[in-house]
This record gives sequence, structure tokens and C-alpha cells, in this order.
Amino acid sequence: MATIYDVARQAGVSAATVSRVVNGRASVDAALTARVQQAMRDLDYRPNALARNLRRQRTSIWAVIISDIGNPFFTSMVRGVEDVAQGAGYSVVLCNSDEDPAKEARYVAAALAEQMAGVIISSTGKPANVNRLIEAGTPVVAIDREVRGAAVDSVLVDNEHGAELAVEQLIAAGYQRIACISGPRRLPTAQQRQRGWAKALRAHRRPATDDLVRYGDFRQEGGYQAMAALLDEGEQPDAVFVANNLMTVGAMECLVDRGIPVPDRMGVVGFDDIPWAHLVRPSLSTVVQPTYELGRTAALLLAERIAEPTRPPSTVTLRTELKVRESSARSAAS
Amino acid sequence: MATIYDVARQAGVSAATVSRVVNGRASVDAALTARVQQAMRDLDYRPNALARNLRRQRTSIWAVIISDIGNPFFTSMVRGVEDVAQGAGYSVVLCNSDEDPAKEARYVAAALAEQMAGVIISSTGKPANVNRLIEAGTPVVAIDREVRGAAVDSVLVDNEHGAELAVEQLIAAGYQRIACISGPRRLPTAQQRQRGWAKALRAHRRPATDDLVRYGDFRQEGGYQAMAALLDEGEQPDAVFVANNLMTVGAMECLVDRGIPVPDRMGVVGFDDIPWAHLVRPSLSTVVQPTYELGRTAALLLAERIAEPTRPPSTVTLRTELKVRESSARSAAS
DNA sequence: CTGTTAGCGCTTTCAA
DNA sequence: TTGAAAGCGCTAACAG
Repeated sequence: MATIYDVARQAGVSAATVSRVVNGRASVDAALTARVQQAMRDLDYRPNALARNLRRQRTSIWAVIISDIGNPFFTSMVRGVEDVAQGAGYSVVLCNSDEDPAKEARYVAAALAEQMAGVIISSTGKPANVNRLIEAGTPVVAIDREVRGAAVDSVLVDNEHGAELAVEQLIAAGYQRIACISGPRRLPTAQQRQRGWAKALRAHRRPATDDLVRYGDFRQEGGYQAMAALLDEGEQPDAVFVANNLMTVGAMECLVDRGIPVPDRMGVVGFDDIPWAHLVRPSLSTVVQPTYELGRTAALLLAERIAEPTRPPSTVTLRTELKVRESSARSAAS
Repeated sequence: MATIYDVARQAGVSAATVSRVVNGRASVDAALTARVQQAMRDLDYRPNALARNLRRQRTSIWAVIISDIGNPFFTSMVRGVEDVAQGAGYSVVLCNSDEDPAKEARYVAAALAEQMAGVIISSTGKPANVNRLIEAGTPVVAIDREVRGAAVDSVLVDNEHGAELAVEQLIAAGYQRIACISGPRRLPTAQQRQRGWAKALRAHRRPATDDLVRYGDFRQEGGYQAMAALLDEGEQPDAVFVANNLMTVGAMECLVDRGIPVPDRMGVVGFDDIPWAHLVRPSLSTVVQPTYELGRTAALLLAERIAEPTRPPSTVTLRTELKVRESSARSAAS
């Protein structure tokens, strides 16, 4: 690999001049600029970002640490981040923590060691990881999941309200015993959605007892098992609110396997959409989150924090919306 | 951020000794080691990877450049890569080229500038990008998509054979005019799958003419449009082989919208599975790829190439398997 | 406008 | 076993 000195020699100038040309700096003589550019082409010169970053004490890469790359939720979120990042001159790399705090810790350590310019993180729930970033002075924005015990810019959605909407709809459709498949207890999103479920039920004087709740892992398999548990353990719900998209798919799968017709014998509403929700039969009613906007907003916030590191952290909460499809619209009352 | 010199001062040793401790090097006196470790803890010292990498002339990060993070195909592939990488002491970052050669070029440039230890790439089809890596001496492995015009380690699947299996099954089920929704013309995977379709048809003396082929973009929307075109332009196929998973979903969507019953009036087989293929009604028959294994194998190949940079490139081809579900199993002959 | 010089933080000879 | 010193490739003062 050619270095800046090779280029300098070839062009008959100093390394500083090459550096100026590379960085489009102030008035370098046109003739020299041309010579340098020619030399760079001849030598196929590529600046070594490692050296540059070391010297500058900053990089131009953002890390997005997501908790499950298998969740389509993140697909469009990442696009939102990328679009903003690119406009602001940053590259984005994705790190998949797979809901594993240890894996997340490794990526946080890497982001720190590599002096990443900023981090957007959908936390697995360990505030320690986020705090490590903050203490080291790395600009960071929490996305999707609030991080308790860390003063950090955050972009969230109104989880509780979205869950209420979902349950209200099930109630309006005439369902009586509405269960909840919640997520990992440590995750605020799961807690908030479960709380929304309970709140809506209580508002209508319906039971919102523990035996109507099961906890999954936010994966398809977890949804399947939670649904099975609900069915097997004699609670006899006639509807279920599922706190995340992948688990909703799993729950549906279970219902299909058991031959329980949806929505007639079981109403289903899930939190967060899936791109093919309407292809599934019956099509899935879901609480839709503005995923792209979530990513965009987080990126904007990150850019602002980088520009102004000392300003107090802010939280943006985006609205969710209920999309009623077939799975929650019973044709006949029970 | 504390530097190695801060630690050295605090522990009353030289920076070299700290470095030795950090890197677990040869015999450093036990007492000194203890003092250094204490100092590191006191100062919350984290080695600066930029400086280290600059000095060592290598990093411990692999970049995986994928063409569409929205495709579940990549989810499990990435897990395969991560599992091997971690065992070998590397971190993995994901870059989403979004099927855009320009975006891909940017990530290749970044990988080069950041002196990434290796790259696994599902190419958008521009050999130039891959060649840039090879010429710069960066270890690289092509995954899923062969790169023509580049001598590179590759992990592929038997696309042509998988497509043949799919079409054979449609023929066996009694379908007569079997269309093909192929992918971007520039992509070898699309070409190979289309070729497999044609080969199977010819083997049975069936027409495999151009008017039975439409080209999508490997996205859901493209599949929808291609299906619509097939329907609207008077070809009247009674079955369709779709060259990728997302497009299969789009095609199904179109069929639902048009009220065309699958598999009775239209048989469908797609290439590459989706995690919820059996939830869709009718459930989707697909050619299944060993995605996790694909990732694993690519990672293994990359590790080997890093260890032995001069060995000739090798290509590993993995087998596909046909999973027959409802969408290709017509109950009554036409 | 251009070149000289001094590091960024780390590792690695080379001596002691 | 330990330390001093050089230098990875680049940028940013500072002179000229």
C-alpha cells in the first residue's frame, strides 16, 4: 500500500501538501494539486484511515448495535439511520448482539477501542454497557428500548399506549378473557406493553391477572411456547395480545398446529408489524411502529450530540398506530 | 481516556512493560504484572485499537457486506459467520449494500481504509469492488454469489440444481405452463436459477421461452410486479418458479389480490426459504439453502486465507434441498 | 502557498 | 526481565 510519503515523493511535494489535497484544504496551487492527484492515481493511493483517525482523534463510523438482526423491525430502522448518516458523512456498521448482554458488551468494547464516532444501541437491558460508552465520552443514542439508569438520548415509541389500543380493539370485538404474551422481564419495552395491556383491561373491569400472562424471549420459538403454555395450563383465554412481532408469528404457528381457528376461537393482535402480515392467513392485526422514522430520528439525535456533546439528553417518543386486519375481527360473537 | 503511559506512570514501570502485560507476553515479573493490572483497573484503561492496529498493521475485525439486510436469508448466514469469527478472535461488523453497487463500493473503500482483517461479501455484481479488495491484499471470500472475473474464495450453493428440483416437482404435480420470475440479469444466482428452470422444462419437452420469464429485483415488490406482468400479458402460466424468497412473497401477494387460488389455479415454488413459509396460506414450497452452514463455511475459508494468503482460491458448493409444502401440491389435475 | 516538525498511542527491536 | 527509542501513516501548528 502506497503511503502519503510515496505520493509526496512521486509528485515532488511534501506530505503536508498531499494531505491538504486529500482533505480538500485551503488554496493549494492548482498545478501542484494536479500533480498530486496524478501521483495518487498512479500509485493507487488510499489514505490509511487508522493513521488518520489516530491523529485526528476521531473516526467517521457509527456503530448500530441491534439486538436481533432476524427481526424485520430493524431492517427499516437501519435504513433510516443509514440515510441520515450518509448525508452527514458517516458510514454505518451493524453489530448483532443477539439479545446477549455479553455479546453486546463485546461490541461496546470494540466501539470504544475503535474510537467509533457514535453508537446507536437497542440495548439488551444492561445499563452498564451503555454507561461505559457515556463515561468514555462516546456519543450514544438509545433506540427502541429505554435504558434505565443511564442519562442518554433516546428514541422510543409509546409502547404502553400502543398496547392499550390493541387490547381496546380486542375488547371492542367482543373477546372476554384476553391474555398477554410478554417479553423478557428485564426489557422496558416488554414491561410497558404488558402494562398497557393491564391498563386497558382494568379500564373495562376485566381481569388482568398473572395467570393470563406468559413471558417469551421476543423470538418466534418463544411465542410458540408461550401460546402453548397459555392453552395447556387451563386459563382458557379467547384472545391474546402478543408483545412483539416474531412472537406473534410463533403464537400463530402454535394456534395453527392446535387447530384453533383465528379469529373465531382466538383473537390475536401483535405489537410491531411484519412485512408480510397480510399474507398470513388470517392476516395479522398489529400495532405498527414508525420504524424508518425511529432510525432517522436516532441518527439525527446522534449527529446533534456529536456536534454538541454537553447538551442535556433528550427523549423523543414516536406514536404507534393500530392496524386492524383479520386476526382480531371475529365474525360472530362468542 | 487513559493511555498506556498513564498506566506505566501509575504502576512505576515503562510503557513497554504495560504493553507486555496487556498482550499477555512472555515472562513479566509477577509482582510487576500485578501492579500493572491494578493500575489499569484504577485508571479504567482501554487500549486504543487505532494505535495498536496502526502499529501492528492489522486489525481484528471482519466486515460482512451483504446485499439486503431485509432478507432473512442473511440472518442465519451472519450467525454462522459470527460463531466462527468469535472462536477465531475476530469481531464481525455488517455492512448493508442494499443491492446498490455504489453503496457497496463505499463499504469496500471503508474496509480498505480501516484495514479490516478480512471481508465476506455477497456481491451486487460488480467484480471491480471485489478486485479492489484482492489487489489491496485484503483477504476476501465471496458468499452466495459467485463473482465472475475475480479469483476469489467462494461459498455457493447449487443454484441450477435447486431450480431444477423445484421445476421437476411442479411438472410432477401436473402443471403445464411453468413460468419463471428471475432476478436481476447481472446476478449469477438469478442466471443460474433461471437456467435450472429452463433445463428442467426442456428435459420434459416443455416450452421454456422468453415470454414465460419476467425479471424482478429480488425484493418483495419486484415479485409482485413480475407476477402481475405474467398474468396481464396473456401468457397464462399455470405455475411459477420464483428465483428468490422475497419475490415469492410478493408473487403470492399478487395472486391473493387477484383472487387466483394457489395451488389449484397456480402452482408456486420459491428459491430459498423464509422462517414463516408454513404460516402463509397456502404454505410455501421452497428450495431450502443451508444458510447457517454457508456463513460458517465462508468464515472458515476466510480464516484459512488469512493464515495462508497465497494459496489458490477455492470454491465450495453446498447442496440445496426441496421442501414441498402446499403451494405446489395441487389437489386435482387441471 | 508550502515545507518542517512534532506527535496521536501503541508495539517491538535492541541493549542493558 | 525490563526500559529506551524508533516508527506505523497521517495531520496540524508553525515558520518561511
